[in-house]
Amino acid sequence: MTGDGASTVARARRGRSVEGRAQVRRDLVAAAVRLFGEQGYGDTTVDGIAAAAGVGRRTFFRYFRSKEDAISPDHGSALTRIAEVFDAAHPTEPTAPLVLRASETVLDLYTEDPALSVARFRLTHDVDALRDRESASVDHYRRLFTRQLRARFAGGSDGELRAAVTGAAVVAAHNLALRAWLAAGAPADGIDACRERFRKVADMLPVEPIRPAGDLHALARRLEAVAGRLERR
Amino acid sequence: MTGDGASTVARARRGRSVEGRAQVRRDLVAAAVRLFGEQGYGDTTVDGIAAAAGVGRRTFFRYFRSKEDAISPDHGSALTRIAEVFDAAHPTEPTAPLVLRASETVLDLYTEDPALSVARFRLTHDVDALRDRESASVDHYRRLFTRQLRARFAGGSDGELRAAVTGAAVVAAHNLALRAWLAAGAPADGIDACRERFRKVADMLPVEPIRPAGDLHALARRLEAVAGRLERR
DNA sequence: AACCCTAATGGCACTGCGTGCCGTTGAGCA
DNA sequence: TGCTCAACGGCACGCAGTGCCATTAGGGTT
Repeated sequence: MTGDGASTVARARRGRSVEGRAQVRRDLVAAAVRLFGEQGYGDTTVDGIAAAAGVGRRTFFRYFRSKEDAISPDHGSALTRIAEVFDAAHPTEPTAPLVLRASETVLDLYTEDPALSVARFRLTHDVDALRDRESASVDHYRRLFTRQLRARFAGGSDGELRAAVTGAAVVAAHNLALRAWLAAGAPADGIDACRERFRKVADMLPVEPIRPAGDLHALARRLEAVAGRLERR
Repeated sequence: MTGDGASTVARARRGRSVEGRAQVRRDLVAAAVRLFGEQGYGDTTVDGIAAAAGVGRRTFFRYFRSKEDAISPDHGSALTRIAEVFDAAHPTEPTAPLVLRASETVLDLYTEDPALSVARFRLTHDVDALRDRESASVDHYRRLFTRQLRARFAGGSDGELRAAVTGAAVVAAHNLALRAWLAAGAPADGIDACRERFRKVADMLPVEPIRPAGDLHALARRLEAVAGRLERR
């Protein structure tokens, strides 16, 4: 009595149906989110998720590589899309708007299903294993951004360092905005605010072509001193 | 015939011996590093590690929470020490040298046993599971730094954002220096170079107390414009 | 010296994740 | 109607991690 009705449904969508696969996937995600919320992550088994979705345990692992994957966004395809954004850009295009476009690709991933994103956010906030997994995913984004920036900063002084710092900073800032939006329940009228913050971060990127000095803060301090002398006149 | 001689040794160091515990721990780490290198991470079992160390499987899990932990540095105590550095600092102490001191605490963790650190670095570079775990650990540092910076930036404009960006940037920069040192085989004469890079990053931190504007890049651009006008006179 | 107390250990059994294998089933096609 | 192939379910296996408990050895006590 694991789910006669459900398994009948499952049987009805056999074959090479793309919609069938997508539907099974959605069912599994829905079941996972519901059970994680009801019984906690640790006390929910893959067997339980599969049964709740009216699917065999083995089938679960044909859709998700692990139990944690069942509630993770599809970072894999997001990374691919971001890489395409970078690769499609003209080498001379300014970095700031390019980074902005790449970032909004990530935002799209979450706006597709805000309610699901919020549920995931709550879970990744509470469960250690999921938080660590999220950290790993974020780091993949950081590496991708850093790699792209490194190519663009190459040749300038401290190119490696600037790429590492800028990539990490951009990803961290975007996560801050994204998490604030999700913590607020992902309101529809908050998307623009989130996008606005993204833009703000992009605006903070050092303008290129890179100035000879390279050290922006040193430049700022030098100019600040000049301004101070000016004011005192 | 799992290890008669070794188990005799193990038996000889029973009781409440602190040195005994430390020795068992070192043996387990050594066995893990060796086996991971010889047979790969995936093909090495906890049973194998325990047997190689002349210890029961159950004992392994009394020293390490998981298989991955066997080759992870003790990030837990490092985080504690860093938090102590921050907490012990006077509130008015400039942030840059404080961050530098906190960073060097991390460096100490790796300089204690350079050879082991290099072996770990190679493994975390190759094995996906270990790399993800490393990402999670690094993120713990990032969160700690960000939390401390947030307290110091509180009140200023965009304090949250500046803390998030600065924390992520500092950690990323330090990791870049640290990984470069480890990739070179952790030469003794490279420690100072690594420490020098740490200092360079600390110097790049915005000076405090925080200026009213808060947005450093905007400030830099504004001052740059002023400087441009000055030059044209 | 006999004794107890406690820390450390090792074995055992159990749950659950993840995987390989294989027989079955149903949709699409000739 | 029969063939093909993708998806599915079940089964068994290895292994990680945990709870439980008996055993052992060292330190302190009387």
